Amino acid sequence: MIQALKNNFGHLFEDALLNEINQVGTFKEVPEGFKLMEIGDYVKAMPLLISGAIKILREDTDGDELLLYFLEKGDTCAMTLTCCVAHTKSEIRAIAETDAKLIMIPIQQMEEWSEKYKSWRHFVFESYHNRLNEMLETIDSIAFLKMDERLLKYLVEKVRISKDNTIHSTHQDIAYELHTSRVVISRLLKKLEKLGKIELNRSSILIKDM
Amino acid sequence: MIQALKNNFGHLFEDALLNEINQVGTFKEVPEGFKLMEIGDYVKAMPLLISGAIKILREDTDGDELLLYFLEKGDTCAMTLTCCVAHTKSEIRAIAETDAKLIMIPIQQMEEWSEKYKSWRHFVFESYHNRLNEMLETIDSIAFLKMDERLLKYLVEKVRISKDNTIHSTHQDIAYELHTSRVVISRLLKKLEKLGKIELNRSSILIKDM
DNA sequence: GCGCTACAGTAACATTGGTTACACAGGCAT
DNA sequence: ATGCCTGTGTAACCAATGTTACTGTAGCGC
Repeated sequence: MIQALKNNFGHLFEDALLNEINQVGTFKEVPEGFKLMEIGDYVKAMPLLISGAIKILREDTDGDELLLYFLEKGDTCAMTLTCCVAHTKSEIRAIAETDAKLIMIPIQQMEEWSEKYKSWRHFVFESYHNRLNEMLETIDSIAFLKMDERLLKYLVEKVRISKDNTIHSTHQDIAYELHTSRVVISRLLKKLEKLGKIELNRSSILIKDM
Repeated sequence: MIQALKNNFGHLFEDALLNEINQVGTFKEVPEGFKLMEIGDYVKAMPLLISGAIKILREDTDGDELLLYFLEKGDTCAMTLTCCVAHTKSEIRAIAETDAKLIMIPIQQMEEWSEKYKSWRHFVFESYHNRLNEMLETIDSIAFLKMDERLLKYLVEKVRISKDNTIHSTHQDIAYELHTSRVVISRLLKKLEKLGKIELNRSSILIKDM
């Protein structure tokens, strides 16, 4: 685990802190689709993402879903941070988008490290910063873009994370994450296919040229 | 200024920190409508809000606006925080919603205080927490509510902040902040008036019963 | 008073997106 | 093969929202 830590966080944390993380953290490996956190959960540990991707979702009272953003290698979940500090319930759901490896840090250490390590404080602030910016991006998309543009942006992001040029989702999956209906997504995807940007197959979408 | 500090932040900060804030902070009083920050500005100081309210707005590349949330007494601007730490440009615009009093803290102190004062760290984390939650609220509204519900929510929030039961805005003003058109707002307001919830006058809306 | 401008009301229409309904195909279990 | 379930394509329709255009009116400066 110490090697994974050094590779992914060595440029951020000094050795003393890396060692402390190594002491108290636990390694965790989860498969694609694994639910890491549910809305309403109390949070007892903070994740450092070593590899893979995690999608963060919001749900309203009627059960309607919306994708907020993805976490990637080197990220942590700022929502978790706030929950840890304030001892409040999670406002979001976290699902492994791909197989993922992470290190879970019990929240007890955080206060101490914030005092002791400047690099830890910077990491935490930086995380908040990134997360706020992701949220702004999300707001921009919902507020200012039409559905076809949102879909395009979604596909680009998704294919970037998957790291091959195929997206293995059904139209229904996509509709959930963009909070619209399957028919709408099928309609718009067909339009994109006619434009030559993608190729549609059963349960998968090949991205040709974006 | 020290008295205003004690009244508004005395329950959060110990005396030593209050004194430091008093030393380096500068008092600022701004009228309604005053632009405190523009998109693209570099930020050199962090505001503590003593009285009044500040609205935080987002704008897209076409100049379309959207209200994100309001800051009130005791709040600080988390966006400013992140900009201070990361030395990046502001992503948002900040306008005084009412006459407001604030204390501006130069960013140099922040790093030092984060190390020295646990209460300061807590305040900063708490601010991020609050701002992330406000952003989630905003996302919920845009993504899950119809325009009539968003308008209602907007009116309730606005009247709460104004602290009398009248909103002094034109339909066009409201349309900007909700990112829709004047005609749509007029239409929906008329419907609310017919339901007996509000009373419309030139450039002002009386909230009767929500 | 007159003229000007900002604000509001409303109709008619266009567009986007959501809904319903149904046909058809791929793939799996039997 | 047969049947079944899931996923996709498509048409027809509806509701919500955005757009254009025109009206009337309040308030202000002169």
